[in-house]
Amino acid sequence: MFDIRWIREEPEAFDAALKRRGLDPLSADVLALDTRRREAQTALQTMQTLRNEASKAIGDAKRKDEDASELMAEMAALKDKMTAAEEAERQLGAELLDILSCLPNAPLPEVPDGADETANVCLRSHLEPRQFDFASKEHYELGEALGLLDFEAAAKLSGARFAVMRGKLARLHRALAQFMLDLHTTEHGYTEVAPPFLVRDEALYGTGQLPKFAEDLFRTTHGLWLIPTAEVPLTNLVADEIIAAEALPLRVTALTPCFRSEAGSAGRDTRGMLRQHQFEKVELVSITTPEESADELERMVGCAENVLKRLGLPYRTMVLSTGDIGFAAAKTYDVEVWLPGQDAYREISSCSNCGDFQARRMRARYRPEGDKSTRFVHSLNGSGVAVGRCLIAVMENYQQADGSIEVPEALRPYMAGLEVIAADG
RNA sequence: GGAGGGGUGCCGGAGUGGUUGAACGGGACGGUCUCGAAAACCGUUGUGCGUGAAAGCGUACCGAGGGUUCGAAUCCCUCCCCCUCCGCCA
Repeated sequence: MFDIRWIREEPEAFDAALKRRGLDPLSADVLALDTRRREAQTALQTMQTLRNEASKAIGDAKRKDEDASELMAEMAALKDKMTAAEEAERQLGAELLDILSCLPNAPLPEVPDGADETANVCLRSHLEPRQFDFASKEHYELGEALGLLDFEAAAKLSGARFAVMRGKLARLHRALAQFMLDLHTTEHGYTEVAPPFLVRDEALYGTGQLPKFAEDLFRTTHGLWLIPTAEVPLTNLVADEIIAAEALPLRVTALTPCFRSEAGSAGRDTRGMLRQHQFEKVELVSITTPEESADELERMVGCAENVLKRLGLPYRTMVLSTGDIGFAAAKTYDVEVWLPGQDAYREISSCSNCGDFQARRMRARYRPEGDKSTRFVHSLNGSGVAVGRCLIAVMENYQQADGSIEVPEALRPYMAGLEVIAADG
């Protein structure tokens, strides 16, 4: 969320940030509303001062057994005006918050401008896509032929956009998740967290999914929401906290299921398990000082890339353009893995620096050393990486002519030494 | 689900409806003392918003939201959370 004081000081910069996001200028409207709100607040506070002083005087008078009825009557008369002033102040404040909480974060200066993903810029790539001397297949063809991937069973249970994995494939999926978690906790310095998968409105507001993107989420009959990513519980761990500077950076990771309604993606990626209502993901979250967040983003995307390096998967790393970055992000790197079956790179990780955008929404602050005041932290999140999509990548990149799948070296310790997944399951 | 008990500052813990942003204790920080340390003593120790160049001033906040009152941490209502016991349960 934008800082209203910053908008007051630099309305042109605010409008310029909106413009990069493809939005019309709003500073004039916002500042007019802000002025009215502050006037309402001042008016209210003036009355409160008056009331407090009068109440004190009444207390004094009563203690001395003097008559205070005149003053009391005066204050009683003030009451309606105060109620109205309170209501006006509250109303204007809510209006302003409604506007601000629906505006996306400002992109960092180095983020390339562009209308959509075609303006994303490739930073680097790793490994040449493997050349097959046979016709390579897509993951669902491989999985179904092996009898280990079952979309019909999933449809019976849950409908479209779900999958059932069996046998060695289910184990490979589990192995991938364990491997990633071990890598991040033992080599990358992240602390493992097992968070709740159901969260309150406030948590989703904090990370920016609410109020604007409710339709992308699943909500329970009890009013809790299924998390669309572990970014939500992990980042909100610092909500309403004031953290000591020495404790930063905070690095946490979690393996969780993620639930997404995929409301706006009808017809896209309908085959296979690339886009599901439920998938597992290992998430990375860092909480840093404003000075450190830029470096932390580089470090984080490095951690995500490292997963793919260890697995021997070809990928490329992209800087997203202003037209493609998410609501809360100031800058985002996508890591795209090569999928031979699709003959394309597909997103497998997305790492974002959210600056103080989320911190401001969730009041997450830290106290700089030797400083009495507080500052908002910076928050970053990234997939490290999406487990389901990574399984697809392993299947397609490690497929063999007979339809079997070689187990990448790094995963064999998690598979009891198994080297190949073949038709016998 | 049933029955009780609670939610106050960094922590513990007070608080007859009136100068309580909050006693007291602990912790932390600064200082005195000391060759140094401990002890002792003195002092400091919340967050947001508004206003101001700043110092400051004002205002709100004692789980959340309403209400009563000239005035609410204190009274009333609703909700949330935590704890104990019983039931159920992985």
